[in-house]
Amino acid sequence: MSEQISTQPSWPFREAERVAARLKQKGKTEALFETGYGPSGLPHIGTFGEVARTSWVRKAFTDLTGLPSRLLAFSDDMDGLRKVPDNVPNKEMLKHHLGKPLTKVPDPFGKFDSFGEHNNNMLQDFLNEFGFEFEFASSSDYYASGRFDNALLHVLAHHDAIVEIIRPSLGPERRASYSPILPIHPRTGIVMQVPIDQVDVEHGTVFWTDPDTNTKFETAVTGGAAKLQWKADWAMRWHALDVDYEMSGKDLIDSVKLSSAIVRALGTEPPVCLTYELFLDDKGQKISKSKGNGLSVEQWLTYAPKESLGQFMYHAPQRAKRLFFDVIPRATDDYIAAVAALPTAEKPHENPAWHIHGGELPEHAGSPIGFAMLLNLASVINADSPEMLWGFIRAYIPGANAETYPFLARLVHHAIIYNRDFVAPKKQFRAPGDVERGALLDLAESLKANEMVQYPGATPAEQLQNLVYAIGKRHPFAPLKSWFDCLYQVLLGQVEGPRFGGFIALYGIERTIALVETALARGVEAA
RNA sequence: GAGCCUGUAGCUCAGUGGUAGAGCAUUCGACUUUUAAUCGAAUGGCCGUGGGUUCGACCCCCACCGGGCUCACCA
Repeated sequence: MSEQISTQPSWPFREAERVAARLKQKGKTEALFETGYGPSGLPHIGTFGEVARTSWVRKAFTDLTGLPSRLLAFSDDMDGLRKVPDNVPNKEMLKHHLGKPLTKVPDPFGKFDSFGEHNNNMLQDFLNEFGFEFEFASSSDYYASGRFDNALLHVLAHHDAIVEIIRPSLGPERRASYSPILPIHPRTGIVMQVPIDQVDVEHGTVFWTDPDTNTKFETAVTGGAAKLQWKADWAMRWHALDVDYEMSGKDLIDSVKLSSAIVRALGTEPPVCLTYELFLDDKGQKISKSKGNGLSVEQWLTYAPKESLGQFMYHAPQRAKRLFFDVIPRATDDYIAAVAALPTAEKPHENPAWHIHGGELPEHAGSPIGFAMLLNLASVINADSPEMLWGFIRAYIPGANAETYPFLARLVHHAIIYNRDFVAPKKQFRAPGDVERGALLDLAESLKANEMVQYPGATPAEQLQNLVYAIGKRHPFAPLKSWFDCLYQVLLGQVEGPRFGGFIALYGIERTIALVETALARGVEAA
C-alpha cells in the first residue's frame, strides 16, 4: 500500500478538482461558473448560499490551477410571469400581463422599465452588498441579441430527440403537447405553451396554432421570438456558453438529469454539477420564498455578522440543515473559532475562514470573546446599550474598545439585539412580596437621595454595592441571599444575576430607579 | 412511484480507516460581604441493528429498522 498522506481536501477543493479535470479533458484554459435565478424574483438566503458556495469553488479552482475563470449570474428574466406575487404593489396591473416575459411586464414598483429589470437590479445590488465577484447575464438580452441563435437552431435540429428525452417524465396530458420550443405570441406577447405542429429546421422556424383563436403561426426560434422550456433552456445555455460548473438544490435533481441528457444530445458534455441539500425551517420544511418560512438574509444579518452566514453556508452543503434563529449563535462561534485557528492551521484549505475570506484574513478579524458568552452576558446584565457590555468586557480585557476590537464591537451590537428579541421577552418577572416591596421602595428612595455617598468604597460600584447590601440588612430577609434573589427575579426577570452594585453603576442610577418603579407597578397589577 | 439526506453523550451536533469529541445541561470546586460572568474538574456513549471488506471501521460496501425531506405534465 502506498503512503497516502491524502490531505483530504475540503469540498470546494474537491469540486475544483472536478472542474479542473473537465477543463483538461476539453482542452479549455478558462472555466465558466454559473449560478441561475428563477423568475420569481427577489434574492433570498438560498441565493446567497449558492453564490457564496460557487465563489468558494471558483477560488479553490484558481488556487489549484492558476487558470482564469468567470462567474456568470444568469437571470431567467425571459420566463413568463406565471402568477402575481403576493409581496408587490399594483397587483391588478400585473394581472393583465400574466404569461408575458418578465422583461415585458411593467415594473409594479415603477422604478424600472420592466419587472424583470427590477428583479435583476435587486439581485445585483444584493450580490454586490456581499462583495461577490460576478458578471450579470440577462436571458432576455441573450435571446434578443442573437447570442443563443446558433444553439437554438441546434436545438431545433434535435427537436425530436429532446422531446423523447423529456416525454417519459411527463404526465399523459402534457406528454401529448410537449415541445421544448415556446413561441412568443406575436400579438399578445405571451410565452405560449402549445403543441408544435411542425418544425422547419432549414428556416429555423416552428409552426403552431393559437388554441384560443385557432390561428396558425410560423415563428422563428431565433432572435428572441421564441424561448425554450425550462429544462431544455438550461441545457441549451450549458451548450451555448460551455458552462463548466453549476450547483443546484436537491429539488432540481430530476432537472439536472434531464438537462444533462439533453445537452449530451446536443453534443456537449454537461457541466460539473453539485447538488446541495435544502434549507429547512424550524419544523423541517423546505424554505420557500412564497411561504416566508425559515429565515431571511436580513434577519440573519440583524442578529450576527455576515461572516457567520458564510460559516453556515460553508459547512457540509450536501447535508440538510435547519436554518432558523437558534443556529445563529453557533455559526458565529464556529466562525470565530475558525478565524482563531487559521493562522496556525496545518491545512488552511480545510478551514472555513480561509474560504470565507478568500484565503486571507482581514485585519482585526476574530474576537477574543465568543458570541454565546456575549449573549449570556447581555442577558445577565440586561444590556441594552453597547457601553454596558463594554463595561463588563473591560473587566476581562482591560482597555478593550470598538477601535481595538472592531469585530467584537459588531458582536456586541448584535448581541444586544439578539438578547432584546429572543432572550429578554422570555424572562419571567415575578411580583415582589410585602417585605420585598418595602425593601425595593427603600432602594429607590435611597438611590434618589444619593445615599450611596455615605457608604465606603473606592468606586461608585462599590458604594452602590454596600448600599444595596445595607438595605437588605435593614429589612427582614431570612437569609440575606433572598434579597439578592428578589433583585434578580423581580427586577431582571432571571433566577440569578450580576453583582448588583456594579450593575447599577453600569445601568445608571436613574434607570435603575425606573426599573424598580416599573417592577413595583407590575406587582400592583398582579395583586 | 422515483430520488436525496439522516440515526454519535440527557439536548444540539462535530468527527470520511488508526486510543470516541465540542457546546449546552448536570455535579463538584475556585473567585465573591449575596451573586453572576469567568476559570478548573467530574459525570455521562455496545457511534440504530445485522453482515461484509480490512492488521484495524463511527467512517467504506450490502441488507434491514427508524426519522425526515424533495420531485412527479412550474421553473
